[in-house]
Amino acid sequence: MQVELKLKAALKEAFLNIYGFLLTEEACKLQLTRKEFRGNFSLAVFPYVQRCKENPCQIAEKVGHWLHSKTDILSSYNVIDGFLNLVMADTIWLKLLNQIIENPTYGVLPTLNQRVVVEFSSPNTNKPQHLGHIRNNFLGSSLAEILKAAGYTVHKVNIINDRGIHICKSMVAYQTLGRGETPQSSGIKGDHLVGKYYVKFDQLYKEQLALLGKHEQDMTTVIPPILQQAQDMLLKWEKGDPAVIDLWQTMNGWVYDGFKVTYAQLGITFDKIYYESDTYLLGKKIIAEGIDKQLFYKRADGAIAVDLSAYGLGEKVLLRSDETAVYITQDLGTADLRYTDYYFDGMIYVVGSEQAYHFKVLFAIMNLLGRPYAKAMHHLSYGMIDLPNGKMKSREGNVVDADHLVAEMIDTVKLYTEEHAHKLDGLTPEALQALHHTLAIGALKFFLLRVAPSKKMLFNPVESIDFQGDTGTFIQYTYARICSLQRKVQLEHPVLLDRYSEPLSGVEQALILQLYRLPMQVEEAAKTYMPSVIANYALELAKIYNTFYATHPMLKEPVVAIRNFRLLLSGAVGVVLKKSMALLTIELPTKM
RNA sequence: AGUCUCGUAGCUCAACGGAUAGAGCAACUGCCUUCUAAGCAGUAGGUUGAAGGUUCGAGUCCUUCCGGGACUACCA
Repeated sequence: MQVELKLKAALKEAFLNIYGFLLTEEACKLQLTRKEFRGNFSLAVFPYVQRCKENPCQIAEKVGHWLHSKTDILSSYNVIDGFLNLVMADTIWLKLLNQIIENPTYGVLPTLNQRVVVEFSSPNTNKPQHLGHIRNNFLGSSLAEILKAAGYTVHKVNIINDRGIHICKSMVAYQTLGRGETPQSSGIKGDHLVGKYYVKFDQLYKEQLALLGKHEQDMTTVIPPILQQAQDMLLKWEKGDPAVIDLWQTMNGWVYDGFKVTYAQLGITFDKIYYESDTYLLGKKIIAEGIDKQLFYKRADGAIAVDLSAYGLGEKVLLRSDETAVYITQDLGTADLRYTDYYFDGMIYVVGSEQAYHFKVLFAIMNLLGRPYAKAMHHLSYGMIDLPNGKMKSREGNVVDADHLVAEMIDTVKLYTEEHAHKLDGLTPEALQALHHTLAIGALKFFLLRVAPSKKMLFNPVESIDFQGDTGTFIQYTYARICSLQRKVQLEHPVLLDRYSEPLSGVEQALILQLYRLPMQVEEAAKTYMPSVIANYALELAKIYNTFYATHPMLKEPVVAIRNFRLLLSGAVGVVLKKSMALLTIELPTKM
């Protein structure tokens, strides 16, 4: 950071001296030099043409000359097409590298004393998790780490949608067709077993609909018996019917056992888990409050609704005419509960883009109710993951299952690792297994986090996920190489950077420059809620390092000072790679 | 119909309003008697969906179209 500040100060002085005016902070915009040109930082001088009354090349040349002759910041400069490219002096880079190395918390921004709650995952208990959920889990986990690094106090929370009509659907189908099947009796993982009945419900429902000669759109008069059963069951559930509650607890128990395995496999943890079955009643209280305040009203058909046309959103039903809760009911209650739990300054919901409208409604209602935290709520919307044959639909069984995908990736890694077994001498079977896991999950995480959240993704199961090129594997590999170097040679004497006098190569400068960018990237990622910023940053760092590695011998370098310097630089890259990937919750192996 | 969102190489993605729009995959060429080839170097591949506008400068900002998707439920 200090490099840029110093440079900017010098630039201001240069303009003041040569042209007699002071650049504002706004106007003094430095950019990183594109790699096809020689330089580290560049200044576009076009904006100053009018005030300087000279052409861009003259300005750039004069400013460059001034900086070069009057300060010790530059080693050289060049002017191309009105761009002033500045090559920083090696002493600056060495000083910078030293600061990075000596700061154990490099990349962590000053604390802000602000609490942020990040809600993510939010699974329904009627089906196992699929690739879409994985994206959500990874986005939420990573965002939490990024916000922590940006200085926030972060609380990761999950809300389990453990009640509602969809749960009743699985339950009804199980009652009808289950014949007492259990995870133990069938050998099917609990969440998958329940999901099986969710699919069966949909099949039954469609059969009955067809029998009635109707389409899904027009079921105003007669509804299929199986759906009626589900609706009746929801009512019984809300009334606390013991048999229904019992079945509900049993089946949800199976799902939780399954989720536990999936979360462990993916490395997902939470600070607190909320259950919709606990919070929907709080939601009902808030609805009563809204009625009291005459913000909500009872429609002629008995449903409770709110008019949000002032927010450009239309009417929204908050409670069914049979007084059972709808989806948004619990979100109202959960929001209040969280505020009393955490007194947060920010509340981020990591939820798919298809629910953008839902969150606009939720935030508008909270605003209407005068909640102080209404403005602090934010929906981190991310795009869906589509398959080549269309949208993922659990009901229709058209999904990439999370457990299955992870297992497949581990198998692929295993095959690959066996081909290169010589690299892994001395690893215990347990360590080898852990390595397979680290590589598989790392590839998956990077694959999903590298893309900007707003983009929808297409996943082709046939092509699967790469382990070569711009991947998490590439970064893990880079790190393993660095660790390998460190195993082979210990730096006997600390490298005294302030006495290092060998000229730095362009690649070495580029590496230090990339290391130097970490804090800005953390800030950017936190501001935009985009882990992809960090992913692309780490990728770029690894790329530069691999070029460096191929062209700068270390163990074979005869000049001790140079060798030590390069090893030191390697170590710094390793540390920053590790830190960056930690922000994406990706582990790096020391061997692979 | 309205609202939101996305549109960049064959495919998957990058690009604080800045230079000749960059990577990876796929294709083709080189480089392992080893600091880890899951790598490096290179070739080829583009009217940034279209047209206007703002600007010294637009893939990026504004307007209008075109195309994909999502949402506009007493589903979640």
